[in-house]
Amino acid sequence: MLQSKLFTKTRKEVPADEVSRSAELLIRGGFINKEMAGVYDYLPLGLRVLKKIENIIRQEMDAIGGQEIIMSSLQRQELWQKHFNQDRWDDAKVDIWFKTKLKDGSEKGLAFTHEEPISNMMEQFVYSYRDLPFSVYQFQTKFRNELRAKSGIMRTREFVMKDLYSFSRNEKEHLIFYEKAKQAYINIFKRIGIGHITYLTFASGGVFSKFSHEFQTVTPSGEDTIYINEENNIAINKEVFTDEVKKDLELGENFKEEKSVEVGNIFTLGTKFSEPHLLFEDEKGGKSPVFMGSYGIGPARLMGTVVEVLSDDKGIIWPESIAPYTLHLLVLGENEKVFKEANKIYESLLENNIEVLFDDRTGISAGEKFADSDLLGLPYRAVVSERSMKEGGIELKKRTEEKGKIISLKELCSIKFTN
RNA sequence: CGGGGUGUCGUAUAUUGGUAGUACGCCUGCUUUGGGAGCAGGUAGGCCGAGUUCGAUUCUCGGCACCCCGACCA
Repeated sequence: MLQSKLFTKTRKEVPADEVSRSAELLIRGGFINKEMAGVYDYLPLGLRVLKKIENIIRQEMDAIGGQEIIMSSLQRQELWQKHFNQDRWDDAKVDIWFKTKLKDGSEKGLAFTHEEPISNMMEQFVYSYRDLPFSVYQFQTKFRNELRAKSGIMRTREFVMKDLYSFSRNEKEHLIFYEKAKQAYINIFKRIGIGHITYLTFASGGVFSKFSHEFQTVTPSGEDTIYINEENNIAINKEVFTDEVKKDLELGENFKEEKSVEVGNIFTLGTKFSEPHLLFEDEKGGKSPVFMGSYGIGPARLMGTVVEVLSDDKGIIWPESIAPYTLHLLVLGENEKVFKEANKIYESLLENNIEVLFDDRTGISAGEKFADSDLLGLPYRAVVSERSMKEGGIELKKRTEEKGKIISLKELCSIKFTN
């Protein structure tokens, strides 16, 4: 991508209405645009990051057998009322609904989750024990009328969520999948670059079950508090951090308190959303409700968390796995020969399938290009200038390094970047 | 939802009951090019409504928007 053609611009000033470090950097870098409180647009660079995160999640979900679908955002009122004995249509039970009306006056809900609709849909496909187990997932826009949106893209009113639902014959079979999903989540956070500070965390099961598992990433800006047990690499959410729970989990007494952000969660739903309608027939002809689980991750919140956790005072530091581009190629000065050389390098990088953002802008000082490069935070920076050419090539440095080294074009193209 | 705060060029801000200023951005020209360059010229602004007043961006009230703390967060 030629940076001169990129419609977004970087900004030197910090937006006055953003306190969150991640939102500040993402806005300054032109990754996102604030539409209103709790609602953001994803611009070319930000969308590329989001898609890379999605793809990592997709690969891991596919690997455990998840089948991808997309369900609608508009949802039928009836499903939420009495169909599964939950009546989550009630504003007293769910206070984050966005509701709207059709021209005929009937009320519809804007999806904040999909347990009811997907359970209903599966009545058309699940009849026999032979149909189970299986799991489906989607990347789908959720609407949640949060009383207070906050922290930039970390807590928004409209966001894409990866939600996976598992359907099993019984609890035993469910737990086999649940453990696979847990491992898949661990893989995701590792691949995205926050595995070392993300903890599997025991949390309240809410209305669904006694416990659930959250994945919590340690950061001072987080809104949750967790107690980490380093020996077992596990944590307990403050909301369930009692002597009884500590005893049950046999984790000893060694806990460290940290602030954290919830980047994923997995729930055992049991038969709450299958009874009384989503049933299957077993080997003996008896009918049983399907045993369910749900598993959520918000790609945008993950993106915000990565920025929050991995930036420095100059800007973002993207992990290679989710960086919008791998390499930032900068050409300095206005010298024609240098530009010609830089263009040649750019073409070679493209031919070698290296994802490169080429700062080919003219009339911009070297200092400004460096500052922009640090802000955008691509993992590698290659500089072409009269000086670098005099020294024999291209100066390559990692975003995290102070000084780079001079290498040749051939060497640059032969580097195996990790994505 | 309870409490608090803020609305001024695109962005960040200053000042004022009587002509609204600066920086960045953007446009033109010249110079410059390894850490957010220099000079000159130019561009663009008081959230909406009502009230008080000779006169309101400033004071009062209402609305709207945004932010913060708390509560909430399948």
